Amino acid sequence: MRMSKGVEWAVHTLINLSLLDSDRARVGQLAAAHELPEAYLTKQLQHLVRAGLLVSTAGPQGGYSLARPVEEITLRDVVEAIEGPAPVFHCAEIRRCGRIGEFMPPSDGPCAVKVAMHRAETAWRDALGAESLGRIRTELYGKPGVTEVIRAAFLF
Amino acid sequence: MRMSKGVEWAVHTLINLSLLDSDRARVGQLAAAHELPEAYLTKQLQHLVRAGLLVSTAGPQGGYSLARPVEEITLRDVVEAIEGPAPVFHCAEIRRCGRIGEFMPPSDGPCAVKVAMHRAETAWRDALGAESLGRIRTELYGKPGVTEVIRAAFLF
DNA sequence: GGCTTACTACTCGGATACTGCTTGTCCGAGTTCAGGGGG
DNA sequence: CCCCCTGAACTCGGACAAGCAGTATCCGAGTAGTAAGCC
Repeated sequence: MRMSKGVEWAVHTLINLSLLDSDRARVGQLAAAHELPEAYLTKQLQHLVRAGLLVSTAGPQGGYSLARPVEEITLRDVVEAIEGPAPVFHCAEIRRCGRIGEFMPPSDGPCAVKVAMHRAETAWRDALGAESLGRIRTELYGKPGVTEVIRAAFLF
Repeated sequence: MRMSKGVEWAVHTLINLSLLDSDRARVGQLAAAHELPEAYLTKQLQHLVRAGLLVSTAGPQGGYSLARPVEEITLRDVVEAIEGPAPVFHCAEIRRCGRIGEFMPPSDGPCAVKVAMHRAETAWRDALGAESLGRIRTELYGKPGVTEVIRAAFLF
C-alpha cells in the first residue's frame, strides 16, 4: 500500500506556484523546478484542475494558476484530488462467502470490519485536513530571501 | 492507493479462530470458512506468525492458533503485519532536485511535506490501534447462538 | 515392553506466473493570443 | 486605422507502453506425531 508519488509532486508544485510574482506558470517551468517528467506531471495537474485547486489557461501566455490561496488548501484536498475519494480499505464482504456465509443467518447492516476501518480512515483524513499548504510552505521556504531564489529558478 | 485484501482475510480469520472450541485449525478449514484461496491465505497467515499474532504447529493435528486473545489484538497489529511497517507516503525528496534543488541552499532537517504526512499517518495508526478485534467480533457475531453456528461451519 | 525407525500429515518457505495498478510517453484536438494582410 | 484570417504556443484528453507491486499457485524441505518393526 503506497501513496502515489504524484501527491508529493502536486504539493510542491502548488507551493511553488504560490511563491511566483506572476500568478501563472507553464508546465515546462513547473516540471523543471523539480526535474519531473513533464508529460506525467501534466496528468497530475489535470487532476488538480478537476478538483478545483488549479485553473488552467490555454493559448500563449497560458499555464496553470492557483484557484485559491495555498493557506486555504490542505493535504487532504491534494490527496483526494490525486488518489481519488475512494476509501483505502475495500471490503469484499467475505463474511457472506464460504461455509460461514452459508451457515450464518443473513445479516443486515454493514460489515463491522468495514465500519471500524472507515472510522480509522476518517481520523486520517481529518488529520490531513488540518495540515494546510500555507504552513508547510513556511516550514519549507520560510527563511528570508528564499522566495527570491525560488523566483530566480523560474526565470528561463 | 488500496489496502491489500489480505487484511480483511486476516481479520476474519483471527476472529474465527477465537470462536472455535479447539484453539487450533488447519489452513483448509480457515480458507473454506470464507471461500478463500488456500495457498494464498497461507502466505498471509505466515505474515501473522512472523508478527507474533499467530502460532503455527507442524505435523498432524497441526495448524494455526492465536498467540494471544483477540481482545488484545488491534486493527493496527493486523494492518502492520500484512502491509508492513513502512509509511504510506514515501518522500522522494524532490525538493532537492531540479532547478530549485540547485538554487536552494542545502537545507538541513527533514522535508516539511514528509513531516506533515507522517503526522496525519500517525493519527490513522493510532485510530487503528484503538479498534480491537474483540469489539469487532462482538458486532459481527455478538448475537446469541451465533457462536455455535460458526463452530458448526468448521466441522468437516 | 521399550526403543528405534519409517511413514504420514501438516506447515514452512521459496520459486514462479499472472494480473492490475502505477508510472511514463505520445499525439491529435481544441483554445487562445499575436501578427500580418486586406479593406 | 480597423477587421479578419492565419499561424504559433499552449493545454486537454485519450490511447498506449513499460515497470512494478499485489495476487495466486505450486512444490520441495522440514517437522511433529503415529504406527510399525526390532531388540
